[in-house]
Amino acid sequence: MEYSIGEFSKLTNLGIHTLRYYEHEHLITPGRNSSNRRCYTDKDLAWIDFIKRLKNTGMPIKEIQRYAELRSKGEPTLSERMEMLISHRKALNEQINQLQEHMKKLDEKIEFYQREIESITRE
Amino acid sequence: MEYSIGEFSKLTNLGIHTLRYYEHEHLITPGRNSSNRRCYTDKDLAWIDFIKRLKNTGMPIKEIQRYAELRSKGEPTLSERMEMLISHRKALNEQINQLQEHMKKLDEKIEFYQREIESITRE
DNA sequence: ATACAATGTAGAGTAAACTCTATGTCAAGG
DNA sequence: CCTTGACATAGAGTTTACTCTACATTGTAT
Repeated sequence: MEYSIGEFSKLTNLGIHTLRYYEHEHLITPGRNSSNRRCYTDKDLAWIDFIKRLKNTGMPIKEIQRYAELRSKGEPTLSERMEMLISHRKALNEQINQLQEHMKKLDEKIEFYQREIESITRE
Repeated sequence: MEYSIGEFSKLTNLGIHTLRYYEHEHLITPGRNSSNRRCYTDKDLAWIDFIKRLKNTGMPIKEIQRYAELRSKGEPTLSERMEMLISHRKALNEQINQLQEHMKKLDEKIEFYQREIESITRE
């Protein structure tokens, strides 16, 4: 299947402007039809989903750019890409642990508030 | 104990400029000495630590501002502050779950890469 | 043929959260 | 006394990631 930028925008939940911006930043390079309109494929869809995953886990555009560049060079860059993912995985793991620590402290604070409020309403 | 902005900057790992910016945004309001220099206390230190926690868990400055405003009004705002924290807790929980989902997918991708590389080097 | 909606490009504008610069004050050491 | 270093304010500049505007083309329905 092929999609116009409007269709692709709906499929990905990314604005048309954002899609053009991503192309400008070389994250994605859809084909063009005879009248120069962008033609996105299902492969592009899978790729955008992956980009979104990287973004949602805190990878900056610059780094995704680097990954996309390696990807466009194909097989010879497989191991380098894997290293990027492994290092990102590590960062993500640390991020999750930190957040869980924060969650714990937040829970303590909430409990503290609960006691405070109880002791005040009891007056 | 009281601290100058320089000392406080080292204690908190926040730049002097950042501390002044936070003050400008009403996140923190240290006292001043006779010559108008900022005097941070241990209470300010605990408060900044909490601000950092909120920030690290994705709360925007505007919302921390709101929390700080309630905090400055004291006891009557306790329950409203607690509600903010509870709602933030919920968002944080969702964030962590999402990240764990992303982590899973990332692991799958890494495994895929490993297989690819193995099958190529075996040639 | 014509209107209009979707698309194209180039470049300007925005929002968040800092970060830095210019300029001035002040207390303490040489 | 004078310089120096930390601090003060006001406001400009930076970075990231969009988001929007202006204007030109093109495909489709009337």
